[in-house]
Amino acid sequence: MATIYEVSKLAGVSLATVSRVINKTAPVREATREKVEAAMKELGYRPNSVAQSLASNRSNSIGILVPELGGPFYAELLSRIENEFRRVGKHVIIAAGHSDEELERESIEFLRSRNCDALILHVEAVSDDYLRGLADAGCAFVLMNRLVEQLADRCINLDNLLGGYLATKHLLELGHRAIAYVSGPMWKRDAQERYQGHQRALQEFGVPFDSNLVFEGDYQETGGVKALQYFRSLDKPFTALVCANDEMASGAITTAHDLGMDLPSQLSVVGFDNVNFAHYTYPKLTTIDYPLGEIGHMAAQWVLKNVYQQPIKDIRAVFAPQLVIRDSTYRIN
Amino acid sequence: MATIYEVSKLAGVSLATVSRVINKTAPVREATREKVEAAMKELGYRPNSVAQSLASNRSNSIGILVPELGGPFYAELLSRIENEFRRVGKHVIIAAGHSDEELERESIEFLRSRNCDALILHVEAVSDDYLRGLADAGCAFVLMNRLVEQLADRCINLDNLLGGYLATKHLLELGHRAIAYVSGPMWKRDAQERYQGHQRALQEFGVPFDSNLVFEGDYQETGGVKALQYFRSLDKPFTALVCANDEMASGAITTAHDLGMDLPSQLSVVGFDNVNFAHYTYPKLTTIDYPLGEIGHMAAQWVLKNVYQQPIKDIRAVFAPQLVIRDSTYRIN
DNA sequence: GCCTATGATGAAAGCGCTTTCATTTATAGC
DNA sequence: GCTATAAATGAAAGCGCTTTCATCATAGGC
Repeated sequence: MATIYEVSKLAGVSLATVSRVINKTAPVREATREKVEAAMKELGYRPNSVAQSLASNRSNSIGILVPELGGPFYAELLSRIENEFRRVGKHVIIAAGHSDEELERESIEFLRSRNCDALILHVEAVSDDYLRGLADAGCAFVLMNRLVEQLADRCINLDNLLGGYLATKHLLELGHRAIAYVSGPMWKRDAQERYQGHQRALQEFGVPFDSNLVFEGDYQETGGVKALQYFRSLDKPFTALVCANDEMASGAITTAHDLGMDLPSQLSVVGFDNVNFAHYTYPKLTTIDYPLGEIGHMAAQWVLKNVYQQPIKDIRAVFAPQLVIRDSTYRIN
Repeated sequence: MATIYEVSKLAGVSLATVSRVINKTAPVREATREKVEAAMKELGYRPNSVAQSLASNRSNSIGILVPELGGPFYAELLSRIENEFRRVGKHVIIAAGHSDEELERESIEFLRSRNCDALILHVEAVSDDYLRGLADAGCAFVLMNRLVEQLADRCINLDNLLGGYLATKHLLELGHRAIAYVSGPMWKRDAQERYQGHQRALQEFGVPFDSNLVFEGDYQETGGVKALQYFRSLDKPFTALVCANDEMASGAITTAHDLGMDLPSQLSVVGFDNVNFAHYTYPKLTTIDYPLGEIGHMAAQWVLKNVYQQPIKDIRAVFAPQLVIRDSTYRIN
């Protein structure tokens, strides 16, 4: 691989000039630039990005930390972010935190040791204090799906409460009154918020809240399975089920089929997230769309603006989820 | 951030010695090592990976190129590979080629310009010649799901023909004789091979091949939709459908429902790949498992062995797919 | 035509580390 | 106790680039 030195020699100019035509960091006379470009082409020269990083103290890499790589949930997010940065010649380094405090910490350290210019974090287990400490240490990062006091200017959020509200409200409007709820793990903020939204909708419609009709799930398919089994064992009639995510909704639907229930006539189900398999279920799942793509996009914009000083207009901090009506909900009277 | 120089000063040793304790690249006296380690801890020192890369001509990063980031298909693969490398302190840079020749090329160049130590490629559009040229240029890479002559020692493959064979054989054993086939785009090697497997199974069971019962799909959901519509328009009875991937199978199943068919009693469907949503369909999809995780694992091993000189025993070049029987196939008489 | 403001260019000092080579120190053999 | 050998350590030269600072050329203003 040719080096910048060889290019400068062939073009008959100094290193500095070559660097300038590469980076457009200072004006270079037309004729000179052409000579340099010709030399680069002739040698098949490509700048060594590692050397560039060392000299400029910029790695042009952005670290991304998500809970899981494996699931269907984050693929779109990553895809969107990768695209965004790729277009401007930067690349992403991806790590998975598995919702584990130790692992999330370790991953952040790993990403930092890789000299990432910025981090985009979707963390759940790590404490607010830790994040504030990170910010104080001068680490440039933006948070997705989390709101931390004093760090609000670097949080890109979904209005989970609104989402929970919309899900339950939809069922209420279809005439349902006995609505069971499967929450996520309650130590997760989004699980709490979605649950609050559910309660608010009930309250608004004057439906008394029945704590028996709530089950704390695990955001996994099995959570939905167990929830439905539990509710059925209760011997308490219910006509609808809202699940705090699509995985659990899918588990519930499968179980309902296994129990010989007819969907959606005997049970309406609403999910949350609108993951890619939501329309593979039968009946197709009515759910709350989580605009992950847009959130990823906005996180990328944040980095472009705050770290790479690109002229980005406004950063939107809170996104509103939307109800997506498919076939799993049914009007009763 | 402290530098190695400050550590060496605090510990009262030379840079070289500090470097040695960091990299364990030469023996250091116990007492010296402790002094250095204490100094590192005191300063909160972490080596600058960019400087390490520049000096050692190793970036400790591996480039991965897959067709899509967004779909469900590659998530597991990436997850597995990331894990593998993470454990040994290396990281992955991920890019998407979108099955487009230009884009695949460009992505490879991008990854190369990032000084990746090795590339793991899942490419479809780029030519064999291009890949041979890449190898000649000294680029270290391993290919997944592709077999290129003269590059066989760096190919990790799935026996697609066997997979296609198993899918159709399963239906034949259930008594089906009129079996329709939805292929992938025929310019893709794996699509051809799967199709060949289908034909071989028919032949083995003495079932005459009917070219009307073949439809070239696009590996997308809509391919399955169109295929089923086409076959129904044919006015030719068929009791089973094998789809060259799960997306198309899902499309076909949905369409079958829409047409009021009862599954699996009126139509058996087999997919291919066993992607994560395969058991969300209704009925749950019988399919051919593509051991993507293992293939990713093996690709990582290849890199560890051939690029990082780690003592890996044997690299397996060809993986065998397996039939996963669920509920979408039905025995007839 | 002379001076100054500006535009182009070059020289050279790093960026933080690895690695070779030379040197010093410890170990062992007699 | 002295040399031969091996084990530890240090000095210093890069790795390929960016960036400051100084220098030189050009062009206008009077």
